[in-house]
Amino acid sequence: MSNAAAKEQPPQHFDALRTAILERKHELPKRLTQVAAYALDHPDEIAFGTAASIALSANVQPSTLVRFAQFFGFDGFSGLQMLFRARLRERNSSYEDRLRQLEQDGPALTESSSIFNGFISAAHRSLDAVIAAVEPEKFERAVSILAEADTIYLIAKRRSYPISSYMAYAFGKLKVRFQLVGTAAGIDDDMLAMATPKDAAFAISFSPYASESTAQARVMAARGVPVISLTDSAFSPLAECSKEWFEVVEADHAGFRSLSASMAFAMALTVGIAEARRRH
Amino acid sequence: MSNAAAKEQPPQHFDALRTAILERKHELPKRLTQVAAYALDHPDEIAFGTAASIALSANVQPSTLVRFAQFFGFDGFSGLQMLFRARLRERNSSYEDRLRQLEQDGPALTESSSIFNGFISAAHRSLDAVIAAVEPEKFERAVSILAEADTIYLIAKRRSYPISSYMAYAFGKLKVRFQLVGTAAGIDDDMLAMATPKDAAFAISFSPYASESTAQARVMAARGVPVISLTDSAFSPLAECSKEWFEVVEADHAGFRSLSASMAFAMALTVGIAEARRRH
DNA sequence: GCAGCTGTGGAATACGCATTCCACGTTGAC
DNA sequence: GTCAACGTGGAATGCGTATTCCACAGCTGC
Repeated sequence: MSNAAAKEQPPQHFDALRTAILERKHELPKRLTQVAAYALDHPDEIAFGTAASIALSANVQPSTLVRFAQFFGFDGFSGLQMLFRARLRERNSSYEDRLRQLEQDGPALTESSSIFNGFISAAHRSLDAVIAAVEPEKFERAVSILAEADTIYLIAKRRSYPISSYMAYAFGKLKVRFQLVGTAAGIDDDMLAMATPKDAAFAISFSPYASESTAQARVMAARGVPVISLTDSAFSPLAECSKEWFEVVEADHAGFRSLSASMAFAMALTVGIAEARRRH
Repeated sequence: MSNAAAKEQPPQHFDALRTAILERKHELPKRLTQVAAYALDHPDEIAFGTAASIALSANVQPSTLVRFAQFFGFDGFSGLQMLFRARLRERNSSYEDRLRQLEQDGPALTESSSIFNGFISAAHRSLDAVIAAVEPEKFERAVSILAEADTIYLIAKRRSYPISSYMAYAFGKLKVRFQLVGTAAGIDDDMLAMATPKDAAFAISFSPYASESTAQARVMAARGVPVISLTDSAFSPLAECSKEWFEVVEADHAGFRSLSASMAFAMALTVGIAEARRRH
């Protein structure tokens, strides 16, 4: 056996195991590869779960887990699991250290690191702001309006476009009928002309507002199509023509905004809609 | 029994249990006091050990541990142990408090609201995971590779596409030359054929990996174009052909993932690159 | 000083667990 | 086309586990 040597010397530390898995991943048969990927992606599950529960999540047999562990020189699954547990104990302390370090020597860090930390913390703040700003009842109403729609028209340009494109991707997976407005040039108006009051529109626009998006939302509203919108100010022109609108203010770092909170909001709306449809 | 009420409502969270133990420690009989002290002093042992091993360390009988758990309303020792385990998992999240509150309110809220809260908290968790996973040095190296590039080729499909499209928007504003691969069908290969080792590529792909993205990244690497990538597993085919690669595991809510953490990472990278260029 | 009650230790038990084993598929070589 | 070797799924097994139960000890109130 090629792993006879390994059998006598299983990895003693999580990092060693991780390295071994990555090094030998190409020699692994199909199911063991599956386990390897699951193990590295969900280490916490391995640490706490039982062989049976882990096997279920990873879509393999418990015996496969044992074989996997044996492949890397352990007696059985339990031996491998100990490494995952040890890691969790260590990580807690080291993670705390890191946070403390970040707070202390923030100014001393390299510029890239401080930009990185800045965006992460801006994202945290944005999420906090969103959860405070969005009223559950309003959200509920928006979900039901969109869930009852025949087709959902997604209106977004420029900075908002990534959000609508992700919603489009998710709607596709969830089998919710939609139209992404603004993909091919010129035919937007024709597309919108097909919308009826049985449909609905979801418009996204942040300051400075793209005039096209605003205009399109107005047209829809005028024709009786219910419009839900996501924007960053109560003064947004979108607010006027919307049945429900949400204000999401992304915190910025050095003047640049990411879309972390908007993305989370959009995903919640998307899944909420799909879920509401499934129930009816 | 004085703890009849507690029997119906065991603490749902570690902190609640801790409080309960401290509050009621004077009502506890001798051996249970001993267990209480041990539990608060060695929480990790409780999380990882077995009833037998813990009983040995704490100099009590296993049955005493069960009685202790039952005193606080749990069915048995296992129920109490779960709190200690959950604590270890959450420990690296500074948002413990908020999450707990969300979980408590959870059942009372409408489904839409709980979906909403779920995505926001998943986003928080993702951000925490990102900041723990990304090494500053690695990030720094990636920034300088991309900052030195003549043109940055952005490779992303499907779920990753919104990220690259936002980077494209930001690069445009920041006057960084880039090429978004995959917009118009068919000409991708011609576009990539123009890349030289003086350029660089940034590839994004999450499981299940789009074969096109992987293939394109491989082609670039083979031609000497440095590739930086963002993916969700060390097993990603992107990892092999990249000069630097980053693992961002988005936490999921009910099986759906948003892109909050990836977005924050992408923005940090984007601004980091622009900033590095400005300095030189 | 006796009765009743709570607290305690330790054996008995039933369950769930990791592990083993074997039969079936699948693949690749000759 | 046949055979061997390997990978795989799933049932069988035996062990370790949490839990229950019961007998006894130590109080407390009367």
